[in-house]
Formats: sequence, structure tokens, C-alpha cells
Amino acid sequence: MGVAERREREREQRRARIIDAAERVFFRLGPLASTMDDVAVEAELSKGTLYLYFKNKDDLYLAIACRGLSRFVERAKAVGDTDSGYEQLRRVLEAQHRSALAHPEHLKTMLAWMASGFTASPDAPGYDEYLALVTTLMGRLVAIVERGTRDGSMRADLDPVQVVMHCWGGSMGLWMLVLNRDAIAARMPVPCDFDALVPSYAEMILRAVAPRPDKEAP
Amino acid sequence: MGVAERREREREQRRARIIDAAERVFFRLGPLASTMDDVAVEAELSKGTLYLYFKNKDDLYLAIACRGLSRFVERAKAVGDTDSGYEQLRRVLEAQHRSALAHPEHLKTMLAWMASGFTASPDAPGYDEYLALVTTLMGRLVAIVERGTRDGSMRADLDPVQVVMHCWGGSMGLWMLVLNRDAIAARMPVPCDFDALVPSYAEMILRAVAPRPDKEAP
Amino acid sequence: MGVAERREREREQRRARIIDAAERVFFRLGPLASTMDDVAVEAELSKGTLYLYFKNKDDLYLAIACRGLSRFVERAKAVGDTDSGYEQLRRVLEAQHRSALAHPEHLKTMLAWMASGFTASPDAPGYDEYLALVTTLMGRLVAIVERGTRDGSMRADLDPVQVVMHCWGGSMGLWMLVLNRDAIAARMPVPCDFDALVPSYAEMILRAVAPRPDKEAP
Amino acid sequence: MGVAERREREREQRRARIIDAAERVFFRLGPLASTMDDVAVEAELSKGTLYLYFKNKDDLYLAIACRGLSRFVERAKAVGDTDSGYEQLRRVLEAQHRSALAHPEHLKTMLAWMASGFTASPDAPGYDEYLALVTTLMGRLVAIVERGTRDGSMRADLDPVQVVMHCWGGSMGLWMLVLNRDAIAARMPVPCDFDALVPSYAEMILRAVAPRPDKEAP
DNA sequence: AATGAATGAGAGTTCATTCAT
DNA sequence: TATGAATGAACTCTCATTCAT
Repeated sequence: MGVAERREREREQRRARIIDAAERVFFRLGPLASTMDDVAVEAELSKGTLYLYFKNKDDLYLAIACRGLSRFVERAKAVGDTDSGYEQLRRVLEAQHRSALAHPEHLKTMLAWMASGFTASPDAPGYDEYLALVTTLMGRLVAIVERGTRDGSMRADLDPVQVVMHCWGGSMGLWMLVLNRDAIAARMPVPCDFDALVPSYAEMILRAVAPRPDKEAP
Repeated sequence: MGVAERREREREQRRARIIDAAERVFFRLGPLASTMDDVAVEAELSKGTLYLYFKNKDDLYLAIACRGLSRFVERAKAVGDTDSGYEQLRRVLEAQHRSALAHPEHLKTMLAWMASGFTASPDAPGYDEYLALVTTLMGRLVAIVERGTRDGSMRADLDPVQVVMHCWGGSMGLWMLVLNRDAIAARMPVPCDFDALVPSYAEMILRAVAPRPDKEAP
Repeated sequence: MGVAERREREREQRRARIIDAAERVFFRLGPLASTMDDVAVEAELSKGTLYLYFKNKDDLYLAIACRGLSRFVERAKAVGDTDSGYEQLRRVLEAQHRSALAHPEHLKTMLAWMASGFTASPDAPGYDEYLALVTTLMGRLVAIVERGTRDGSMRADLDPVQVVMHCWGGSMGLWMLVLNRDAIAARMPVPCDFDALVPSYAEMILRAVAPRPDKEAP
Repeated sequence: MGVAERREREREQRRARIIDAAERVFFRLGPLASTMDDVAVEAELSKGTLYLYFKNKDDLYLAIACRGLSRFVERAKAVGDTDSGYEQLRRVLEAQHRSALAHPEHLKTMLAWMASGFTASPDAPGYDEYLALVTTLMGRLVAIVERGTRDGSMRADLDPVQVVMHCWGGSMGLWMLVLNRDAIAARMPVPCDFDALVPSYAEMILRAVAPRPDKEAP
């Protein structure tokens, strides 16, 4: 049985190395301009081999999305469960901002994928993994907000799901602007501090979910 | 002189009809999967004719973006300049939401374009028009927030440009979620009211820019 | 009848102006890269109008060839008929060299046409004119050599037609090299004086057709 | 190691077969009218496969030119180095004439290429090979004439490079006429023996480079 | 398991030519 | 006569995918 296990392990390693290569290529050229040939060359593998590990280009795309997402999820988990809901949300937002700053290309790739319509077909091998990640992340975030509404660190009348979507979707939209800062700056009539954009967005969110001040200090 | 005028008018009409057709195709297939052949068939024109009116596919893309944007701009202008800054912002957000609801396909196309990196080259014929629209819109929005900070209807410590970007970018991001509601809903562990997403986002923004209640009622 | 004549004259002028424009375009871009659109713009005429004066692009090509050829013919005629055959040949070669130096683009265009296989169809409107020119030129040159063989200024055993073809074809070939001097120079292991090429060729021809020296000076 | 070698050999064979097919097509239709589709059909290969072996149409063109040129070079080398310069030149000219007679289509293709301006870009894969061939050929011919001027079998005052260019360029020009014999014959006022054209040209060249008879027989 | 040659449909774009006005 | 919008076939080149070895 050692042989089968070693094989499986080797297979996983090889798969991971292909994703590594694909990430480098996708980040360099964008997912659209990247070809399977580019990925094969970068992975020092033949093109045919790629198809032994990934059903098609979209499946490879999905695997990259999973990676990015799992980084987010890990950060969200690392925040822990001891603080107040408000504090946890603050730290999650901060953690994600740091994560995005560290891997902006990941974000770019994911955005391109989202904006082009989430083409992953449910029968792609990586689909289940991806689904599990989203579910985990969303569940975690919703739980944080729910806790906040209960422990009094957030307004009680918030709809947790809506708040999570505001955090998630809004951040995505702002990152879309930040990642295209050059193109946008050229079109803005007034200067904009792009580096401050996401932090100030988090600030605004937090201010909006905070309980009314007059209720804070009776 | 009537002839030249009529020609010019007919040319504009034909151009508009091509954009109509392109919109339908782009919305049906997505801008990436759409081909110039598809557009030609939809417009009941030969492919060569397309190139009489648009330099290339990107230029056609840009024309669609311009159209969507100009709808936004018109709505923003229609809000008028008589109310308080806060009230104007509220109405602009509301107007844009209605606009987006009426033409979601536009938004989808624009998002795909933004996420793939704003490829418009400055020498495309429609570029200047596009630029002017963005500048107008951004200028208008910034002016509204500036007014709000001065007339006391918004917090005085707001950075108007940041607020505008939060409105703009955040809405985009949320619309990205709404437009992919089916794909996302399948991945959400808890149900989400997608129709409420953008309105509740506007509400949150407005709440965040409003002056502190304890300063409102001294 | 004055009206018809004026019309005919105007038609000729318009035709000539189109050829002017076509020459400029062909010389600038080469006959292959030149489009009927380019010619129409250069002629400040609509594309459709071009087809009122020329059956198709080849016919326009032919008209340009005629122009170049008629210049040659005029130079050949201007040499006169008073000198010895040898002297006339010398002066014709010299005249053609000067003509080619003055209008190298013409030569280039004609060469491209010849090398791509003389595509003129006999039913093109300008075909007869072109044919007449070639006939005239060849007849003139052959007559010169024939005279030379009879008046003792050339070797008596020459075949006049062969000599004319050597002059004509050989010059063409050498001009082909001269016109591509840059490309060729880059490929030559030894330097070459391209300016001397055609004159030295004429010299060689003349030396070869000259009577044996021992017969010159008895 | 046998596998890699076999692959390489097969690759060369396939490449050669594509050039075969391209030659047939180019000769039938002319290089301009020939399309990559035509070549693919003739080679019984898919269009995509062509691009695995040749970067683009020009590269395929270049490969054909190389082939024709290498035949010339081989003939020039086969002449050997034992005779007088004059005799070597005579035999080279003769050899090239036979070569051209055997493969006129090659000549036609090369002429079309030359006349359209030597478009080969230096980064085409076959460019170096082509360059080496031209350099070899030119060097060989110049060496022959130099030898002739030194060994007394040619006039001492000849410029070897000029003579070589006369041979090369002049022959090209005459072949251009021969290859278009039908079109030209229809335009000639007097009959012309096209088959004799190149041999009689070689004769003329040889006569012109030969030393003066009165110096030969003192 | 790995290869890489082969595929072939289809992309965007061009341009000589036509024809209704 | 002159126009120029419209055509549509043809072009070169790309690339995700397959399959014999």
C-alpha cells in the first residue's frame, strides 16, 4: 500500500507544481492571454501532461482561484474566536487587506474570473474543493457578524448576510479600482490616494456597523 | 447641404444600430465569447461593414461602455443641484440603482471590461468621448460630497474623493455579485436576498457619511 | 462637337491625374501594399470613380507601366539616327541610365510587375497602348543594332535581337540589385560599388559588341 | 538516444515535405497568390501544422529560396578549383544555366521575392542559413574572377566584384525575360530565340572578360 | 505516465469590387 | 458623372484539445 500512497503523494506534488507555473504565467500575462503552451513551458512539462492533471483550461483556472481563496480562508480562521464580533470583523478586514497587498496578482486573476462569469462547470474536478472553501469562508464571516449583533459590539438590526456581502463585494470592487489605478488615475479629474482606498473602506464599514454612539455611552 | 446632413444622420443611426446589435450579442455570450461575426449577423450586416464604423473590436466595446456610462451621467445630472449634498447623494445612488436594474447587461459588459484591464487605447476614435464622460461623472459626484461636507448634511471630516470611490467601486463589486447571483447562491451556506444587496449598500454608505447623531441634535 | 471634345479632353486629364496619384502611392508603399483606397484618397476622388477610369487595379498598374515605358521610348527616340549604330547604342544606354536614376521608383514598380508575371490581360483598356510602346522600343533598339552590324561599328556576327535582350534584360537585373542595394550589401562578403554597376555593365556590353580590335586598326 | 534522433530525422523529413508542397503551390500560383491554405492542402496537412514548422509565410518563402540557392552553390562548388579562372567562370555559368533549366520554378519564386524587396526579417529562423549561402556563393564567384585576373585568363583591369554582379544580376534579368517568354513574345515585333538568351549572354560576358586578342597572341 | 505532433475551427481584419443614389 | 457605403471572400495566424507512441 506504500506504493499507492507514494504515487498519490507524487501526483499531488506534480499537480501543485503545475498550479505554481500557471499562477506565474497567469499573473504575468493575464488569464486570457496565457496559453496552455505558456503554462506547459513554464512547468517544464509537455502540453499533454497538463491535461492529465486538469480537465481543461477552466479547471486550471479554478485551481488557482482555490489557492487564492484558501489563503483568505486561512487568514479569516487565524483571527480566532475570542474577541468581540466587531473586533473580529476588524481584524478579518485588516488581514484580507494585507493578504491582498501581498498577492495582488491573485486578486486580479480572481476578479477577471468573476467578471467573466464564474465559468467553472460543476463537474470540474476542483469544483467541490472550491465550493467547500467558499462555504467555509462565508459561514465564518456570517458567524462573526452574527456574533457581533448578539454581543452588542455591532448594531442589532444588521442583516449579517448583507453585511458580509458588503464587505466581500465592496472590497472586490475597490480592489478592481486599485488594481487599475494607472488607467483610472488618468481619467480622474481630481487626484486620488489609491493606497488609502481599501483601508478607508474598511473604516467606513466598521463605522456603519458600530452601534449608535448614544447607545454606546449611556 | 441637406444631403450631407442626411448622410451624417443616417451614419449615426447605423452606428447606433450596430451598437444595439453588439449589446445584444455581448450580453448573450459575454464580450469575450462574442465574435465580430456574431455581431455582424445580429446587425444583419456584413462583417466588413462593421469595420467601416468601428476601428476594431475594442472600439466597439468602448462604444458600448460609453453608452452605459452616458446613461449614468444623465441620471446623475438629472438629480439637480438644489438639495443638500446628502440628499443629492442619496438620490444619485438611487438613480444609479434604477439605471442598473433597467440595464444590467450594460453593467455586466462594463465589469468584464474593467476586470480585464481597461484595454482601451487612447487612439481609439471613441476614447475622448469616454474620457469626457468619466471626468464629468466623477467631477459631479465629488462636487456633491464636497457640498455635503460644507452644508452640514455630511460629516465634515470626509475625504470626498474617497467617498466617491467607495460609492462607485463598492457598487461595482456588489453588482458583480448580483449579476452572478445564481453561481454565488449555489455556493452560499445561507440564503441571501440579492435584490436587497445594492439598496442596503447605499443605505450603509449614507449612514456612514451622515453626521454623528449627537452632533445633529444638540 | 465642341462639347464632346471638351468632355474627352477633361476625361483624359482626370485619368492622368489618377495615374499621378497612383504613382505617388505605388512609389511610396510599393504596388502590393498600395490599396485602391490609398489611391482614391491621394487622388482626392471617391473609390468608385477610380473604376470609371480603370477597369481594375491591374489596369491602373498597366497605365503606370505605360508612363515609365513611354519615357524610355522618348529617350531612345531623342538619340537620333545620325550617328553610327555603336554610338547610338552607347547613347541609348546612357540615356536610359540617366532616366532610371531620375525615376528609380518607376523602375521598381515595373520590376515588381514583371517579376510577378505581367498580369495584364489583353482586354484591359490600356493594353494596346502598352503593346505599341514595347513594339516601338524594341523595334528601335533592334534597328540600332542592325545598323551597327552593317555600318561596321559593331561586330558583324551579332544577333541584333539577342543583343537588345541582353541590354534590356541585363539592365533590369542589375537595377534590381541596385534598388535592393541595402539588403544585398548586408549579405555581400566584399564591398560593392553599386553606383558603378549599371555604367560598368553598359561598358561591358559595348566592349562585347565592338568589332575585334585587330579589325579596327588595320 | 535512438528516439530523439529518429524524431529529429522525421522532423526534417516532414519539413522537407512541406517545402516540396509549397514549391509546387508557389510555382503553380505564384508566391503572392498562394495561400497557406493552398500549401496545407497540397501537403495534406492541417494549416496549424504548417505553423509548427515555419514561423510564417515569409519563413516558408525563405526556406524555398534557401533550397534553390543551395543548388546553385553546390553547382558552383562542383566546378572545382583546378582550371584557369576563365575556364571556371565558363563552367559556373554553364552549370547555373543547366540548374536554372532544370528548376525554373525556383528561379521564378526567387525573382518574385527579390523584386518585391527581400522582405526576409533577420530574426526568421532560416535567415542565417540563407545568409551563409549567399556569402559562400558570392565569395566563391569573386575568388574565381580574381584568380582569372591574376592567371592571365581574364583581363587584368577587371573589377572582380563588378563582374560577378554582372553575371549574377544580368542572368537574373534575362531569366526574368525567359520565364515570361509568352507574354514578351506577344509583344515583340521580331521573333526572339528565348532558349538561346542565357547561353548567348554567358558568351557575351566571357568575350568581354577575355584578354585582348592582340595581347593573347603576341 | 508522459509526450509533443497534429488538428481544425475560428479569430480579427483587409480590400478589390459593386451598386443604389 | 460621381459617390461612398456595403459587400464577402479571403487572408494570416492562434490555440485548446486530442491521440498515437
